[in-house]
Amino acid sequence: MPELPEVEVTRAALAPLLIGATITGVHLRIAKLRHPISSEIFTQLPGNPITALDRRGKYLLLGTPAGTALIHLGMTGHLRSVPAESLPGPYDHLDISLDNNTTVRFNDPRRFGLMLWAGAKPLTHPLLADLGPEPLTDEFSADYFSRKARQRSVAVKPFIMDAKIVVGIGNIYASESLFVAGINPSTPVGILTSEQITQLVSASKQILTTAINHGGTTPEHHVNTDSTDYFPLRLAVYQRHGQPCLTCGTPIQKQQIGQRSSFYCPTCQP
DNA sequence: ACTGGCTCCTGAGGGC
DNA sequence: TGCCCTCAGGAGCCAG
Repeated sequence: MPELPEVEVTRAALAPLLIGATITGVHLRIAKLRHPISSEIFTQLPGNPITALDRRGKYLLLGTPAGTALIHLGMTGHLRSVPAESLPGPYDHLDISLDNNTTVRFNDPRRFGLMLWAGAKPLTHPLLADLGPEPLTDEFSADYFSRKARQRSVAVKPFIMDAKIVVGIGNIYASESLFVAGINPSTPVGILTSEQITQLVSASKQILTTAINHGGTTPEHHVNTDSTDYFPLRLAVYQRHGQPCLTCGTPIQKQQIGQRSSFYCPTCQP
């Protein structure tokens, strides 16, 4: 499940292949994602060079002189470069062909992703306009967090997963950050102390940075250890319910908070 | 302005 | 062995 680190790793891997190449065609197999794929993707992109591949939150922004395409990978989406002659498989919904013998292939079994046209000013698109700061910038600070959390009664976990507060923190990293900060995920965000807020902001940045540096983290990466220098971020609580806490040995608990499974140590996160 | 609930989709995994 | 049921999850959207 791509969270911000996975999206950033995808962006960094594809940017050198894409930027400077010219789009020769867009080939669609399935148009019905979370939203229908915008028609401009087919009418505007072909013939244009790719000038940028940026990221805002978990959105990828494919920039061309004609405008920008927004790509979201949802939960099961992948964006890969494949040789032009590579045949599509199941769930390969869309191909973007380039003039450098490369095809960018969008694959998404559960179709929670999206691909939309955002024109010349993508950051004013409704899906991007109200997004909170990037978590790894100074704008996401304890001071900012405190101002946003004041008077709020919502649990801290859904709060930090709210993209209008801060982008890019999904279910995995929310649970992990709260564990590192020693905060119970159901704590009303408005009653956190300034010290807890400082620790949580710091923990989020640390976890995301570590995940990006190690190429992203999903639970399935735990079995993918064929490289000796590959050090997957060890998940402390996510999907470890019933197993002992790595710090104190107390069984990790699982609880639904805001329609999402949350994992925490009742001893370390009172 | 907030908050909580619903929804899309399909693979995985548990239970019988 | 195999079928069926439930669950998971990003985030927009809606209702209270």
